[in-house]
Amino acid sequence: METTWAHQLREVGLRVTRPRLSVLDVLAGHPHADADTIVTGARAQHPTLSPQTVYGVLDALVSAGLARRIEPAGAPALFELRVGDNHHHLVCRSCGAVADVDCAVGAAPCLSPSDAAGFVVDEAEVVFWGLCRDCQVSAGAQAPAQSVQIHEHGIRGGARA
Amino acid sequence: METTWAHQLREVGLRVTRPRLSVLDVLAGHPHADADTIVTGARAQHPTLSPQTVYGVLDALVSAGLARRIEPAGAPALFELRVGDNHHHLVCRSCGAVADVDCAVGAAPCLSPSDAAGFVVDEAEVVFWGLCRDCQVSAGAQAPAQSVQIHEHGIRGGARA
DNA sequence: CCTGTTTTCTTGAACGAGTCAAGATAAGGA
DNA sequence: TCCTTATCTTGACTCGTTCAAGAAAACAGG
Repeated sequence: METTWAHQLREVGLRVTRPRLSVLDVLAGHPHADADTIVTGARAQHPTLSPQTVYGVLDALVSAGLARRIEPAGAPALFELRVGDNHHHLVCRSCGAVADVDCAVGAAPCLSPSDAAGFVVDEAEVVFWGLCRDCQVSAGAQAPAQSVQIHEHGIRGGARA
Repeated sequence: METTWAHQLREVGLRVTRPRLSVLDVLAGHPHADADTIVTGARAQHPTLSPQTVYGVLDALVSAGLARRIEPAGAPALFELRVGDNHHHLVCRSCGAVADVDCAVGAAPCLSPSDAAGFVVDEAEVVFWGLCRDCQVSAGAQAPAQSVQIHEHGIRGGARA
């Protein structure tokens, strides 16, 4: 599918280069990859790729609108190719796993604040925090102490249901 | 008001110390302060206070449930004393200003994902992104190019226009 | 197909925010 | 007042990310 990537790059005015194709390829296989995962993955096709180059590529892709950057609190930034459909995310407090959720409300901003305090709002970013299926299992199977800890602090320090 | 702070600290099992009282005091005056602001502010009452101590104090307050940590993408963590009422935030893409929004939906998690993908969700974190009143004014008054840049990319995307 | 211009990549250094660890200090119960 | 333990202090250090300068590669034009 590299032809498609090349097309997409040209459409937004970016040159078609090996690092960019590699990064896009990794991103297609890892829907929510962090920079490090992308570096490692892209090196399969381009062994000399440096982290700085990947950061540059990602910035270019995000600026061009081909990728989106998400930054769950307390974790390194993640990148995804799914853009323009205003979806949201589920994040596991325990392992950091991320899943997409379609926005049930509609186009962005899908929600409106009750009182905008003079702000002009263009996007409502929603992050659902919880435990993924795997971590529910391990929390139940292992020491109860761990599940308590998770509930009390979580990734961000302050899971106040 | 320090009596109240001392009480609250004791109620959650924390010792009453000068650094903690100073930090609480700053937090009361700056509803969304970052660590640096807190260090600077708290030094008015306790000049030798170090950043590490403030981080320690903040961790203790957050763990004890007296404070909450919020981390808007692309900005250092902010701390607030308003806890337990499940409110959300408005963040200005241009200057980073933060305002509180009461949750219109109810107790946490105020929203439910349309498809939880096996996750057990305990909190829906909502961040409304936009422009605060002041930045709307300056964006309108200054070069139109800037307002375009803001709308296209914002704080988080690496404005490369 | 070759050439020139411009983008992009590479390399290496640097930065900010936050964390870790060990010893000194102070809070609060006995 | 004394003792135990929590807390603060000091300093080094990590991680994720950004900055800068020169080398390499893309692609438009001839």
